Amino acid sequence: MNLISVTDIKHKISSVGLKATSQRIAIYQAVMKLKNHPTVEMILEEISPLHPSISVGTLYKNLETLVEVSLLEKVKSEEGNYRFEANLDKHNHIYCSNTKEIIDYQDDELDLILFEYFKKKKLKNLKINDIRLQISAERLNINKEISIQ
Amino acid sequence: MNLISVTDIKHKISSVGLKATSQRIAIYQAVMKLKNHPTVEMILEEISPLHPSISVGTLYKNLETLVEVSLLEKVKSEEGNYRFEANLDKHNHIYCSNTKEIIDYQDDELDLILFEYFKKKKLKNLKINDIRLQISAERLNINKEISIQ
DNA sequence: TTATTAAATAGGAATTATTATTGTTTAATA
DNA sequence: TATTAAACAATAATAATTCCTATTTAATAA
Repeated sequence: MNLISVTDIKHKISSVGLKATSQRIAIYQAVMKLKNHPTVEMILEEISPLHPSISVGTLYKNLETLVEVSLLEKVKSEEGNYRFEANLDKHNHIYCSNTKEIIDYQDDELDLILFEYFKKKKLKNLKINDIRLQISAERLNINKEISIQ
Repeated sequence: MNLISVTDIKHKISSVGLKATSQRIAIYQAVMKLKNHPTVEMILEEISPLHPSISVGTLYKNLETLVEVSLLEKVKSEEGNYRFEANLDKHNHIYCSNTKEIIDYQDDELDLILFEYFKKKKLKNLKINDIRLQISAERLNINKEISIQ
């Protein structure tokens, strides 16, 4: 996900009817900037140098609010805590079992295959909103980039 | 997932080098029986009538142990707590946003499509172990069965 | 069947993660 | 500039999980 400017963030926040406070901007920036779908603790660490008085309660509340208005999303994980992301583009997640990372994987061709596959399916009592992959994997070398081409 | 007998459960547990204690059997049975990928609290409620003295700490420890020896699996969720399942067959999860259910969806044809798709991909620095769908959906009627045909 | 022993367990303290509460502060608007 | 509903701080309360230590027990050998 590409980082966006403070002005754009302000606009995103205002346009959903929220006040574009400095904390909300900082939270959104932190989630964008942190690479590994951060936990609350990670976000707090990232923010507290510039906002040392930020309250944990307010951080939780702001994260919840930003998720409710669909500016952020919660990421599914088996860890037993919350994780967040700012990338709202459709993408899949690679869960690295050895490094505990959650890595984005975007693949338009695959998205199309899945879309066409489920278009032919008869759904009973169910409305599908989104289909993504959960890819379980191991990172082979901690220092090298991962790719799927 | 089909329920299996106490004898079979004992055998599963013993064969991975663990003692097949009555608690471990009860835990495994509870996870099999409970339909919605239960939390620790749900498992505790299911077990405590027959094992009223079971300690929460031991329950957590046993669940962790059973996951480590791959008799149970943790289920990915955005809820911020652990969820478990006993179904080790390859399957996908439907996450119902309105009812908060996590429903199994098995589709061999789709598994094959995905397998073939990723066989052609060049992986760099990554070993894929498993690929599943994360289907976000809404249950349309709370009283009717869900199906994808 | 008995003795042994490492593993399992209870019980609850400790820690971590999250939510609730209440008074204070502030961004946006008129 | 004044107003006000929303945002915030601070922390208590609650919920979820892990840690610790003494006790119990399943499995095994004899």
